[in-house]
Amino acid sequence: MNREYLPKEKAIYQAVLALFEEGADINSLTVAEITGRAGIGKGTAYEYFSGKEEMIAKAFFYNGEMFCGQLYEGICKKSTLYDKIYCVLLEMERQIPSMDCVFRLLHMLSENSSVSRWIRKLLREREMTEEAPAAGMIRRVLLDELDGREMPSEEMMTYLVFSIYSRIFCYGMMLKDEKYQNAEQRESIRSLVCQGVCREVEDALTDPKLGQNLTG
Amino acid sequence: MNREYLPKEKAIYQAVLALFEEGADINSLTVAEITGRAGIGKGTAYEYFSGKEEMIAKAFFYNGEMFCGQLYEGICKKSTLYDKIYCVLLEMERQIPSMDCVFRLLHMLSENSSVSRWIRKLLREREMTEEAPAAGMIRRVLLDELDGREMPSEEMMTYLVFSIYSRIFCYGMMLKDEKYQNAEQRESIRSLVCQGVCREVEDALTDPKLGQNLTG
Amino acid sequence: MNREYLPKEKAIYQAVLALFEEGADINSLTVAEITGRAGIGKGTAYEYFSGKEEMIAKAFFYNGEMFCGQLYEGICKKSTLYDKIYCVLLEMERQIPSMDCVFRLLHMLSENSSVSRWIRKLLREREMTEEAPAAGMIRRVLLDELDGREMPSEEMMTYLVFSIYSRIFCYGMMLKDEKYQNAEQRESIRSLVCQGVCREVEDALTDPKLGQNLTG
Amino acid sequence: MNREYLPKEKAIYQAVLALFEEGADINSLTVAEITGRAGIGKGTAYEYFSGKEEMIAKAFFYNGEMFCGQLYEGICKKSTLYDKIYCVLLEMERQIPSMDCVFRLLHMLSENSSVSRWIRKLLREREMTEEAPAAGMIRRVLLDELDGREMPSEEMMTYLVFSIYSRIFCYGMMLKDEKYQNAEQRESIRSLVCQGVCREVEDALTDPKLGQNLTG
DNA sequence: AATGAATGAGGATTCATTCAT
DNA sequence: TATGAATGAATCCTCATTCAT
Repeated sequence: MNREYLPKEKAIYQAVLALFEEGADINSLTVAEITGRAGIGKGTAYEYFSGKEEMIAKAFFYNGEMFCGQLYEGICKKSTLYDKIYCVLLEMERQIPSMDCVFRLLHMLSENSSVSRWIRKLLREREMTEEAPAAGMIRRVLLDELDGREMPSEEMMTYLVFSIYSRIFCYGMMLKDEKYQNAEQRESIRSLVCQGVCREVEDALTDPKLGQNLTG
Repeated sequence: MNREYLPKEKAIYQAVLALFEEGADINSLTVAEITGRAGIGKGTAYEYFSGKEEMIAKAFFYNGEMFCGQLYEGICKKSTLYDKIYCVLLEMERQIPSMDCVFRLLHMLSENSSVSRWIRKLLREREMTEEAPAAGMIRRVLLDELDGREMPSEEMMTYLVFSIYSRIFCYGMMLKDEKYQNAEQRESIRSLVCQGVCREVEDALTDPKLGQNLTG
Repeated sequence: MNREYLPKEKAIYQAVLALFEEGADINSLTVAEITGRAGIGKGTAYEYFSGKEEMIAKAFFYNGEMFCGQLYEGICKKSTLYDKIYCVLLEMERQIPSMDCVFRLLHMLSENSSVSRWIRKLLREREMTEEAPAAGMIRRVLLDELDGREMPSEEMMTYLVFSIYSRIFCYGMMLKDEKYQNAEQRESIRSLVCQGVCREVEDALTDPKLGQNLTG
Repeated sequence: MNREYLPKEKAIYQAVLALFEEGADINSLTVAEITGRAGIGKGTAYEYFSGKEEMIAKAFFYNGEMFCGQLYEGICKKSTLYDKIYCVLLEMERQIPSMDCVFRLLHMLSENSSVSRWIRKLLREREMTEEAPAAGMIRRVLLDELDGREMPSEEMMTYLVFSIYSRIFCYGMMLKDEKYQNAEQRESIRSLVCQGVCREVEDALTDPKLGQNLTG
């Protein structure tokens, strides 16, 4: 599934990601820094990429694909919704450096820089025009949960995806907060997140009328 | 409460925000563009700011303060948790341009650019070192809900704040998604979000033991 | 003899000289620094001077006039050539900060900056188009020494002025050298300079043929 | 002995010196002018120098080294003190454009600009912390003259070096004066300078007690 | 294919000078 | 007369990109 990457191409990706993880500001990254770190000549990079933006955009995209791939593998091994979500949160915790890159990728999606435009172009090319990157994965997990029950309304599905997505997203943000570096605290919150997701999904799938006439 | 802003200072803020709302990339904004839009001389800007970074950082901070101030006013007028959350979501929808700026401000908090460093400095100066900007507001709303009931555990409080924060945050993200531009769909999801928040909070406050021994 | 200076004009001169004595680089002096130090408004300076260059040029010129005036007063009180030269060297030592300004003034004469052009203009205006500033003073001292004896050739006079000038000049340079801060050493060299000047002058005035046919 | 210079490095030096000799003010030289004259791109200069100051400082230093090298070669070929000094003065006259640069270099030593700081740094790096640049050369010439005679006191040596230095220096200043452009006049003064130096040195070396008890 | 020296467009910043008060 | 806020021309320097080797 993962295409093969040319060695120099991969070296560029890893250089960009390494520099980012070391605290470099993406917008101040220079081609000289990137190629220097990658151990290749400046001119060489232009044999593989059209410009700096493409290097950076593809590097973050590369990381996103790797990360999602690993998440997906983990999810497939679990059977319950609780375990699947738990597995995702745990994987996020195990790969905090990659997570930073993933978050940056998500930020870039809503930016207006030339790197961002490249990111969006890459998404379009690979027909990943989902509501949000990786949201498709959540939708698929939800569909697995139906298990013969009645399909909820489209609004409800959208809401559920958003709800789960947002909880996972914010758990990731929390991982970066220095106030929540305590392992037990994380464990506790991780459980609460999984439990919250399960209850909400279960309620929604059990009673499909839920959410209607709410504002009436 | 809001301090007074010098006219030229304010002109710079509004110019930065206007350019951003028109789709400019923050990292490629030039001082010439900003001052040109603000209708003042390039040199004049340097009488009020130490450099481009300060201009941009303070502009977004200014917008954040304005936006939060309006949200807070709205919240204070409502009595139920549902209405408070609903009010926040509605206000977000009414001020989509401002929302974009607020999101950008949040993104910048986790960046490593010189603008970001300015933002963090401003936060520190005003002692806003909460878990996340505006998260303090959510915590206060939650405390109002206690209404004599037993205070839940600190983990639970943290989780609830995160849970609410993440839903609001993702509702904002959804507002930007072209697939959810339909007013009715938004109305429906807005209700689901409020309902989801209320149920979760009510459960947690009613049964303080919830969330304990979850992993056991 | 010394014309009166307007208070603000003098304040500018003293500010420039003070800044210079504190180590400021003349070419990087700003009008803001000068007027700030002088305690007057930036615009006010332009009521008295046509621009920054004039301020600086006139300030150094002012210092030069003051310094030469004091030297001249001292010389007039002495009767022998030895004492006159000794008096000059001693005065130089007593006014080292002023000396720095005098040297800078001399440097500027051979520069090509706009300040220098102002200095030269001032010299021309006051008809001080001598071989070198203050060289006229030396020539007059020499003429005093003739005392009835035969006037030497013009070449010899020129040479003598230069010879004395150069010794005084270099004594001043030596004063700035950290290796010659020892008072006794200075005393000793001061005497050697005076003695050297006297012997040379005496030889030249006693035997007017000296210096002729030298290269033959 | 002279290290090799990279072609572009040398082009910058020559451009700076040429511009200076054409009357440009050092402090208003722009990088664009320098590189334009050197026939290289603006950015290229920054591959060889850290900034404008380094370019200018090294250019003048380069000229100083070249000039002193030539002087030294000339001196070595002469045997008498008279001829050595005469050779120096003649060389100065033959290379008036270079002389201007040398004088500017000397001026810069007592300035406080960033170019000056570079010059002093270069001197320190090459351990040329003599009393004044090239003064070491004079001291060596003097030692050659001892020729078995008793070494004079340190004060006397210092005085002699200064005395010779100052005469040479002022001869150089005279070369620039429009009043002394007449070849015969110069010839005459040149002889007087050499003769003056020889008599003073001879007196001092012959009678080592000279200069003592002078002020008593 | 790989390189890195050379380039110059572009942008932040400074500061002399003006002028309305 | 005195001021200092406002200005924008001028300049240093960076860095993405090219291209001869």
